[in-house]
Amino acid sequence: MKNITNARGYPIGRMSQKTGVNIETIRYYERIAIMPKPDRTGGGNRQYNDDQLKRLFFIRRSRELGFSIEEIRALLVMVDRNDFSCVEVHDLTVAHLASVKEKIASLKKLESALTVMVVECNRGDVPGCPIVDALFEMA
Amino acid sequence: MKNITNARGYPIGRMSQKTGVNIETIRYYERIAIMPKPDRTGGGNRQYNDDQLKRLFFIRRSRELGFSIEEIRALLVMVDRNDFSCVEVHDLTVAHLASVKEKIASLKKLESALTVMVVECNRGDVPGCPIVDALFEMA
DNA sequence: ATACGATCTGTAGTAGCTACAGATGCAAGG
DNA sequence: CCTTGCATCTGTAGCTACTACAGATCGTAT
Repeated sequence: MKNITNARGYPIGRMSQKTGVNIETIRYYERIAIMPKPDRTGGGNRQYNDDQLKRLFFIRRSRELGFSIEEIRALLVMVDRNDFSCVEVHDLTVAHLASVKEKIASLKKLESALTVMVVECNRGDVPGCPIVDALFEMA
Repeated sequence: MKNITNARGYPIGRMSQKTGVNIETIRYYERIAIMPKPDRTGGGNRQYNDDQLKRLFFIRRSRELGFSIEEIRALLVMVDRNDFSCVEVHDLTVAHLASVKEKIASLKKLESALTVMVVECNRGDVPGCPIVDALFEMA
């Protein structure tokens, strides 16, 4: 006697709804092997189980946090070994955090440079365009 | 009597040195038509002039400021019309600035989420890994 | 039985380069 | 004049992380 409800697992569209990950992206994740090849129905449609659903949530959450696919792959390898060490995970996350901080820092530089340019230009009473002038600077 | 110094223009490697733009990238810019097709030597090597050098500086500076290629293309169209209006340039820059601000905001969210995770994990005296737990959250 | 939506595979496109391979060009030294 | 060796040439493929088809098949409700 099978549990009718989920005996056949989730089709890909259901996975997509539940996790918010695009169907094409789920298949992409399978192709690059961060999602396993799921079971198939007789006709060839994918049938996912709860472990796979959990894994897909993990991937989505990690992507939301800005981890690259390769970082996620590394995280999943750790998680897949049941004895993964928290230290490895911690280090990877710290490294990622550092790169996020770097990105913020460089965007802030852009922000101030652009702000200066916009303000200069806004004055309007100058001949030529200060923004264009700034862009032509060969510094 | 020609001016020997620059009579033949700059070869691509010289352009690269002067601007800091990779040779392959310069050729790429030509392919996507934000740089014009330069003159060629008898043998077929590119020979750039000072206008083109100036243009390449403009592109590099714009890229440094985070403008996309399409934005730069638009900027160049404006600049190429000698009567470009400062308003258009201003608007494009303001829009770009807004998108930079958005990126900063979303990176800051990542930063705080990641910081929380790292701090939690650093405590070390918890069973399992708080980071992994956080990543498995299906929120 | 049929209709209709879900899913299938495979390929190509996106941004903005970068990295070759394999063939030439060019300039200086002998 | 010839060689050596770096610079440059074209054309194509790769990178990240998806997304968007086309054209075919599956699955299920009526």
